[in-house]
Amino acid sequence: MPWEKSYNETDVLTRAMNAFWARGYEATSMSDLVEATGINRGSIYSAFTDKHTLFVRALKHYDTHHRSRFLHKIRQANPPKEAILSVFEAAIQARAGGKQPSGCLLVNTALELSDHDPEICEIIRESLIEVEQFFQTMIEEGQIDGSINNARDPHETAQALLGLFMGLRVLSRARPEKPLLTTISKQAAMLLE
Amino acid sequence: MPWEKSYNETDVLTRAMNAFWARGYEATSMSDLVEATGINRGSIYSAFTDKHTLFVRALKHYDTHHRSRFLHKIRQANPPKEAILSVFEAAIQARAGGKQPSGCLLVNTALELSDHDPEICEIIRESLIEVEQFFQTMIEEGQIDGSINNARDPHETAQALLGLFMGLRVLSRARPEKPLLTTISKQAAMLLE
DNA sequence: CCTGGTTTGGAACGGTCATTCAAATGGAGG
DNA sequence: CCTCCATTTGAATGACCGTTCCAAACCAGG
Repeated sequence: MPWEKSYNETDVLTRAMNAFWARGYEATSMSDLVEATGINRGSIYSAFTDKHTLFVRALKHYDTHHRSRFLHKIRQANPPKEAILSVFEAAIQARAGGKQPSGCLLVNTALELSDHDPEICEIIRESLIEVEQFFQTMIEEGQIDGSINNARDPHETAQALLGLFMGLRVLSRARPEKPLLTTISKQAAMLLE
Repeated sequence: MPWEKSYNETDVLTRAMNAFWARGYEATSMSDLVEATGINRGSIYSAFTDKHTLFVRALKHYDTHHRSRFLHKIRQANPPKEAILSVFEAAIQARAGGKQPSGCLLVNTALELSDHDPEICEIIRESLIEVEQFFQTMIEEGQIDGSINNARDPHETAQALLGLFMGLRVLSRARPEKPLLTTISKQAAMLLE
């Protein structure tokens, strides 16, 4: 009967995601994707329909395997206040790593495509709402355990952290100077005291 | 002798800038630019060399005619603390205006191109440094006239405002909900109290 | 009213884009 | 060993990309 596929779909998606992450949607050609994934043109089309569909899959893959899983791990490994600070710290460190492209695929895509593509806009919207909720939950828990100032409004402070975090993501591409990024992280901490 | 050009170069630059602003560098084709500027293909090339050069000119045009002039006007029309708040307020209101594309060309470009284009990265870098310095100067003046808390460190607070402002620019494309944007603006005000 | 040098408009270029397709491939069931 | 059929392969396709080029249009100076 049939015949097993020669490639692992998750691997292919991860590689495609990295290509889009590094160069953006428009600047990544199908030839780039063929090279990045290591599988053939036709195989990409038969598995993912077209470039746009592949991008949506890659974006969702990023959302679940990077953003969502990352927040989950941070939350399990840290008390609430440290969890928030770790998120900022990780965004700063990510730069030096070199293994993955810099910045955040969701933020890059928000600016490149969300104005003209409702489907992508919605994916990003929901993802950012989850980030906001992560911050809010951490703040509420931190207020219970006493590590975060009870005078702060959890909802508004969470939105401020979201704003600062998006800013950090922009500046880590445009002005990747450690002192600047560190100061922003410090100001995030100040919002909790 | 020669012969006067039929178009105004500044007008053409403004129209090209708006096209790039709305769609991004890669997604804007020369045909789009011919349509947007109203002048002919050949005229664009003889005046601006090529697409990349035109983009650099358009980006610098944005930097001087929008960002720089805007900050200057705000500064002349407001006392220091209100000047800072007006910058945030304007970024929120820009959304509703409809006359110009949403967001900020510099921020969009920072994420789309600055990783792979040193020349553009440098333009953005310097521009953002001027924004930071604007914030810092306003803070220092506000501390002298007593409207801003003297306990704040001007340099660090200016960087925090820059971060929040970049975040506002991202979120105004991805989550253009008034309450969210307003909250971020309010948190900027809190950093001054 | 020519003449000379610019601007203009648009056709044309080679290259690359996303996408398609038909033929080659190779493991499983008979 | 042969048949079956999904997968693989990469050449082919037409559209569009950025760029070039040149004849026609044009106005100032002689």
